[in-house]
Amino acid sequence: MDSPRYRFAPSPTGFFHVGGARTALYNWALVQRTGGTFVLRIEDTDESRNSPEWTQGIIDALAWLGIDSSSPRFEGPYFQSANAGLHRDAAMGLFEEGKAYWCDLTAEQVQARAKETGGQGYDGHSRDRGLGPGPGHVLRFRVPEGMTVVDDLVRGRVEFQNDTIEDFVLLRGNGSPMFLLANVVDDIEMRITHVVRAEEHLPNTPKQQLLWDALGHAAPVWAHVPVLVNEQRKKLSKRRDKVALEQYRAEGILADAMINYLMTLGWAPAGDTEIVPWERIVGDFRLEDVNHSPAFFDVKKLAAFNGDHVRMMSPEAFIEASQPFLQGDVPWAHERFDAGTFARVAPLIQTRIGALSEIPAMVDFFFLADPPSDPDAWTKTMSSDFAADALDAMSAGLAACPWDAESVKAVLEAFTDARGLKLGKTQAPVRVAVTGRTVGPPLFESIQILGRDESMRRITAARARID
RNA sequence: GCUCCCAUCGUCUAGUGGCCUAGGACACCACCCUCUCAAGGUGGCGGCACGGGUUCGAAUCCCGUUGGGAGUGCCA
Repeated sequence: MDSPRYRFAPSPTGFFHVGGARTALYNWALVQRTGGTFVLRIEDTDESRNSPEWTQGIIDALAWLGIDSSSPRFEGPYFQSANAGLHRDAAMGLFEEGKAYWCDLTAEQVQARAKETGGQGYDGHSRDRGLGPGPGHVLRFRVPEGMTVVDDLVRGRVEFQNDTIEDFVLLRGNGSPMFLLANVVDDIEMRITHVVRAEEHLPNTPKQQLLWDALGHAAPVWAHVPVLVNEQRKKLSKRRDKVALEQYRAEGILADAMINYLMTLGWAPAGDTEIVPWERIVGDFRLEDVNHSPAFFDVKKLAAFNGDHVRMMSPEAFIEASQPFLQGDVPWAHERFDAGTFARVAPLIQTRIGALSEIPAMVDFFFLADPPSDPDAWTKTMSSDFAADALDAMSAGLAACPWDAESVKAVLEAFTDARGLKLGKTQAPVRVAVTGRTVGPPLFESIQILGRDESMRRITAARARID
């Protein structure tokens, strides 16, 4: 028995859709499990959607998801447009066998006829007119009588009465092949055994199966997985919804988190936790277990998954993953950045991060010449009756204490106790003086890392502003 | 309109006739921990769309209703 051949056949539309990502992942998981092959085919039949950089974008996105185009399990990319000759040959073969026929009606005429008769779609007008090819003539498939049964791995048995399927177009008036034809011919040509794709293709499937039959081949195993929807329960759309994989990547969503989350949409790993490594997914994933109903793509839950994966990283891995967010568009002057400082802070912020893009705002005060200014934070913390005294106490204490977080803390504690206050209160003005913000990494560790001179300078400067 | 698909907490799901007083996760709330914010811990809120069958027994099987969704192109 030959090893299974799965395929992923996106049309290049400029960015990579999260729904496509999930479909690709499903295919990839199956390929890994069964020792099969992942075939990438770019469906560029429509000439308007054809651009080399988009193809590269797809390959990059797949690579990010762990679908490595240099893997021996990976085949492609193939381009549908390159097979146009094959598609036409297949169509002509069908015509010669009487399984397809030419029709001279334009799309408008088809519509007009349907309206007239109260019917819908194409009515088979040219079925027996014996037309030959000609300018503007389209080749239509002669849908046979009877019933078409689609055996679907996730849906089960789905029946279609053939008389509800119109004689669809194979070749356009200009001779170019239509998607349905191209798709089937390519799948046959590439010896595809499993077609795993989104549910929106299910209504097309009987037509494709009919084509497989007519072309003399046994249909592949079908599997239609539910679509991803937005909060309104509508199919995710690039117009309204945030669907570009690249965008999530740019915001600091980890690939592992995205992969893990996407896999739990329509499916769940066994056990009490959904946070699982890819190896577990490969071992457990089965199409038969995939849910039948659409799943809401919940960005909040994605963020939660991301937080979990961020926390699972080793400190080294976290520092490594942070790099892109410390270099590009950052609030500080690049030459002020210090990798050693960041390495010391990293563990302190790792539990405080949702997406990696939140990192700069959490560490900026280390690399800015002066702490960021936030009027609200300032008035809120500096207007208390103990703020000035707290800063004075810190100035005095920090000048002489041993330089470690515990000692720094002891200085503030001494002041706090003497005033009968709480550390939670008194730390606020100090925090704003040093970091510019009311929230952030642990204060005393931050002061230790910032250094005695700079910390005291900031505290003194803040104290001066109060009067 | 027509064809097809679907229906368990707000959301993602577990559940394949008795183990279900329906389990977990996200979100939300409370408490604990605590130098802020997180993280972590503990607890709470909350669901089998409805109506009929079948069965000793239905979230699980069947039928209907209702409600969602997808498709309906000389797009892919």
